[in-house]
Amino acid sequence: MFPYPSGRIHMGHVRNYTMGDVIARYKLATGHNVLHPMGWDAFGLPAENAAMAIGGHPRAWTYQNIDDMKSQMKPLGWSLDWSREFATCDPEYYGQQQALFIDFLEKGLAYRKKSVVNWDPVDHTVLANEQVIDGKGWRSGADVERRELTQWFFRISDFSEELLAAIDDLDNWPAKVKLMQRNWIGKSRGLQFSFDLVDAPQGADAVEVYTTRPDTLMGASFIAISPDHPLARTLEQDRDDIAAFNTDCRRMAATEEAVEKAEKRGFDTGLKARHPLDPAWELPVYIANFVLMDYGTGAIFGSPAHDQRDLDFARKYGLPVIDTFVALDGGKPVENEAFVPPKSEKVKYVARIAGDEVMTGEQAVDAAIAYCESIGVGTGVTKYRLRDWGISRQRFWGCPIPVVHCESCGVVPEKKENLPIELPDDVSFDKPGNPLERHPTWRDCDCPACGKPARRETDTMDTFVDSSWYYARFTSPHAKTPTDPVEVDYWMNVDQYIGGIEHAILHLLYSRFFARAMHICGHLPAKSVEPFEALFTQGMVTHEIYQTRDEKGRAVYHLPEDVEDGKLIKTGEPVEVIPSAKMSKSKKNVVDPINIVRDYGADAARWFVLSDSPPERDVEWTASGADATFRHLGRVWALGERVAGLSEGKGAGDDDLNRAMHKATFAVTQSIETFAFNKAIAALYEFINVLSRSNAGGTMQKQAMRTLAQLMSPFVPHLSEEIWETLGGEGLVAEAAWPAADESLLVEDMVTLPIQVNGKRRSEITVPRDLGREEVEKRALEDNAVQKALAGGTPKKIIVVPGRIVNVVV
RNA sequence: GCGGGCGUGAUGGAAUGGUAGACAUAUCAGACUUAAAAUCUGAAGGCCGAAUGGCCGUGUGGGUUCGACUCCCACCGCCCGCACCA
Repeated sequence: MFPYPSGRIHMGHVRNYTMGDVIARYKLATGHNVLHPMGWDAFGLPAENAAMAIGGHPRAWTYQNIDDMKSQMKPLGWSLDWSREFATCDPEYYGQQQALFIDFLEKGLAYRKKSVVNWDPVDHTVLANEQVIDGKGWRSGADVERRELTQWFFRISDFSEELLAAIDDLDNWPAKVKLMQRNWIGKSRGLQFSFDLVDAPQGADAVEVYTTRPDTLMGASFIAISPDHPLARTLEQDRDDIAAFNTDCRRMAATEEAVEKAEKRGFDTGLKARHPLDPAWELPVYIANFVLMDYGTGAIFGSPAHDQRDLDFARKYGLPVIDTFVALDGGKPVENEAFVPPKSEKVKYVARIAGDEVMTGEQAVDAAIAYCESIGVGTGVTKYRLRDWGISRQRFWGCPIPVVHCESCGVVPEKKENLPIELPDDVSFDKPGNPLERHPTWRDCDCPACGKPARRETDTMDTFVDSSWYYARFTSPHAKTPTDPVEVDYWMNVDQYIGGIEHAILHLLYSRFFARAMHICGHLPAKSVEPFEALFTQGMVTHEIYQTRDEKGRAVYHLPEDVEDGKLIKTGEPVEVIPSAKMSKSKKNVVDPINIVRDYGADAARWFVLSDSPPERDVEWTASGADATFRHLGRVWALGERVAGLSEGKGAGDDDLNRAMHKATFAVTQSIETFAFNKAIAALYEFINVLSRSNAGGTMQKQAMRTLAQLMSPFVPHLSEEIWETLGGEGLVAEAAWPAADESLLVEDMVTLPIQVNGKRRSEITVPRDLGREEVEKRALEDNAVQKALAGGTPKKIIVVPGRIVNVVV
């Protein structure tokens, strides 16, 4: 995944791109044509924040950062093809993105609808979720409100089933990412039906609900609607108390997390709803802050006995709790813990609407849907949790949405020949909000349809759009269309994609959607609707956080390099140590790779970030490791010099060294193939140890040393070239064909088998690898320690796992 | 709150259900050195023991198995995501 140009590369980048470089170099050595590009995910909030804080244009800040980061990257020796470099804020790139948007619009993949944003009532600006802290605007400190705006959306939800089904074929993606995406798409089967309202206000005679548990319908005890539900909006017009409650609910950040964590509150509207299966049964209708308008129908029925949230709500407002099913052993009536067994588990229904008395939740749901449909109460529907992708941002530093608002023609897409619609240079960031909106002339344009004066759309695109197709653009970064058909067909798909687990859902799902949309518009071949053949999610680089407090008690963070022995080096003030967290600029728990490269060299930095920790796991950065790596590489260099000086000839240890060489070749190859770089490095250490102590002849040692240089070269290319040259290798080691392991040399003739008695290791025997089972059993039983452990008893059973272990069961 | 993941010596970690701790770091001892660093050799999970050796040990508690770090259940802790951070 390409980086955001923050201005400094960090250890996460070093880890990510060194992994990619190992793969790129290895693939090159095994005869592949490798495309290993680099670019910049260059739009986004930080550039605007910088413009606000230090003045200047976000563009200047961004390109300066790109220059800086590039110069920090180059010494690391990544085999990147810089000729394909681009930034998403290059008009050449975002102009093509605008062309894509227009294509999407034409194919009905983009549309406008009303949607909610975080609104800062003091700064009069839209806030990103990140800018909302504890429900308040980060600059103004004002309580954030929710506000409805008409915004642009991509129809990703039309692809829910396809995106879900295709996950099954992503064989080289981590299982956890696939599971997360499945859950995110959230396919469910349920019943959608209406509750008729008693004495309802005009135009609202029923409330439509969707439930995945229609089998609990006889346990319903209340209806809850979202504060944004049309009924709630109707009611608030005449009822001040309801208006106050709704307003209060809307004064909450719009994130699902905030909603779910907030105290569950409800307001009894006084309205009653008729139970669809029993007209005499009336249920209260509440407005509840935890019901989201975006999900289902924006209304639910509460079934407290079988949902913890509903139960808490029922207890709080004194509503009945009705068991609809109990555990097979009879169970107890629900008290303060809802009975929510897995849907696959059989339970006993005490208040059922259809099906048998004992059945699984799944069977009961199916039976309930079938029954309700048969009597005309609602229909069974499949729903997806996945919502359409809102891409409008009320911000400057993003790709302008290429449409025009015309009084006569409405919303009109810009003509492609007018692209790119470029961001203006003369903007100011002295006021909050989007400078495009208050720009004197930028908005003014002619309608592409009728030619009359019109206004440009001032919203820009979500930066996730930028990163949803850059991989395809790398195949022809300067094409006059989004992609070049020949190039994109030759290079796509991405054979190995590497990035952080934090992108498991949004970025990767959006990219999967985008590839499909691009295919529909003719910009990607059919084979590329899944653009990433293999995915690897690396762990983060973490570090302890050091903080002190200022006079107001606010946290002040300190760089690791300014702290020694738990004290600030400058003042001696003790620091509070907060456990390791992802390195981030704001917490200052960062180690600058540049310093590591300066002090120890690029090879040491590369080797160190890949050694020890498995790449998918977080790695905690410690200062001590880098120094040791540096010394180790020095020893390898010295070993190369020594071996180079040996005279040719045979020696006693030739066979052993040859065997070790082939074992190392096999292990390193396997480990690179499976992304186990830490194990590859361990295998290299082992081979280095064997070689440095070998009594093989000069010829064999030199061959071993050259092979070592080859095996190390993806990790430490600079040192490896040096050794390769010293040992008389031909050409560049980077261009030499990858060594092959002779598998016949990998197995030993004799094996040591541990002998267990009742699963406890008591002894071991060394036997020929292919010794027969009976003979192995015999020798195991003859063993002194085994005899002692048996203490005269007779074995009931002897388990022999050939080449592995013997277990004697008494 | 919901979804996903992780948890092994002092430390990072290794281990197709088959000898737990490979490999490395830090540590300790020895060699070299006037000395230090570097380098080389070696030790090292805990407890008991002079020793052969024994017992315990992979977050906690259960379960499956001849055999569990590995599979299952529950719990604890930490991390990631939650749709406008990238």
